[in-house]
Amino acid sequence: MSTFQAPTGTRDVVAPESARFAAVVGRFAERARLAGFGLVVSPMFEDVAVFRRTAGEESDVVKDEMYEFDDKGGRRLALRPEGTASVVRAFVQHRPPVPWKAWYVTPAFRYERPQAGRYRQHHQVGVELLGTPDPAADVECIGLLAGFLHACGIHRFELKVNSMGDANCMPGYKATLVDYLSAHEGELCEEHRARWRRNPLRVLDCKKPACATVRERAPRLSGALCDPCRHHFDAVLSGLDALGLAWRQDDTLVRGFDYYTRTTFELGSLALDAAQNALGGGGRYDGLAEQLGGPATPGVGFGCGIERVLLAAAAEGALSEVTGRVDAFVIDLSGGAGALELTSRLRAAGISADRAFDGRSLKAQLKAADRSGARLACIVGPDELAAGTVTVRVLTGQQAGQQETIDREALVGRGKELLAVAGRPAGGTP
RNA sequence: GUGGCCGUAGCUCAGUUGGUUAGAGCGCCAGGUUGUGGCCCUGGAGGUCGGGGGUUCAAGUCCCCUCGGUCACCCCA
Repeated sequence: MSTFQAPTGTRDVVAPESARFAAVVGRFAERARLAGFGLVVSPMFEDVAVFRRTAGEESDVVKDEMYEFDDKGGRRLALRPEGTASVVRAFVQHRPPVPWKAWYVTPAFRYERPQAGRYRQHHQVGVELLGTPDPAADVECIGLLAGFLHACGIHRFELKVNSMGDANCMPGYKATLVDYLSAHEGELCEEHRARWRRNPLRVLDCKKPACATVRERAPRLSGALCDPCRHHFDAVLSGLDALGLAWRQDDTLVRGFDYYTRTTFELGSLALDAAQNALGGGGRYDGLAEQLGGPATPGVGFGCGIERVLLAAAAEGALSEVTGRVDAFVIDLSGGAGALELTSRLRAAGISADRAFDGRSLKAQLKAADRSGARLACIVGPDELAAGTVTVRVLTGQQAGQQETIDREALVGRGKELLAVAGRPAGGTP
């Protein structure tokens, strides 16, 4: 047990897992770029009001999960618990032309008890699309999320969608729901008997048997949508159909933040046994920019948890080919000059290469080469140094153990040939 | 915030009703092979037994507290 450890609920992501972590981010970045989203990097902490105003005072995240602190200037700040609020704040501050399409990768902080797939610092990738109420924007976001998961080798997931209505129809539904709940107050679970007045929608989400029974007979959100919301939702659903994405409407999908209007969605893994199986989720937040002091601007987006994606990928046996191994390992018995030259030469040609340090024995260096997972060992001893050659030894696959001594100038060309035989092109897997 | 289980080497773990210098496997280092990895053999390094307090002639072992891990509730990514 070391003296210092990562704080409770946090962890170090190190190789080889970090190679998969990087691959997940890379694949998301690629999908986002292909869809015309630009990267936004915003601070990891904000005036605490940014989160209070948007997530809602009553949300669990704001109530008791935020990392809040005062800086030396007396400002009340909070580490971001999620990505959307900061990005929308950035939008309001800079007022870029709309539609504004931004993607991000960021840590997110919530003070919770850690458990499988849940950390106090986790990481999310996500997008926000601001400036259009078009249901096609909702579909684009959902499609991007699903496509990204497929790109990570994750196929066993379920897409849940719902519509929360808007400022026109939601208040009416809430009133109906409140009437209904007040008539059945005694049947609610202990927690919601005390809390339902402050956040009636939450009852729909409660998993306790008592609330479930009440919920069964509660007035349906889907039946209360106004015509524009109904049409918007229908357009989203038919867009998903057009993309070939299977979906399931879930009236209880209310989600944890207060800012959602109309569309909400969540993608849950079917391969994870753990209780934490939500991979990503989001929705539309047409009033959010205005709440942050900007012009009324519709928007839609999602966040997706990288740790959860890694868990789901592992459960489906995906991303196992991403190892971070190098292509070649240079072994030097000539005093160091050979390794210096050859690693540079290989790397410049796009062949990843590692080497040993400390002038160890040939046996030790070959062992290190073996452990590195490199397919090729490039050996430079006194003989090769004098002759201007290099001995290339194949370490893996059917040709393991074969070696040839070639001219040093031919190393890059021959190396690429040998690597291609293994079906592993130089440079490794992104 | 609530509850269950668990903390012994880098990792996975053993350690008897409390009893001498705390062990194994894997991993690591070196040698067996003065230029050849994986398999094998030999040797070596590596431990405040999570931390603190208590009981006892004696604590890895029993008690209390604490920290950490893990799983679940809650909530979410």
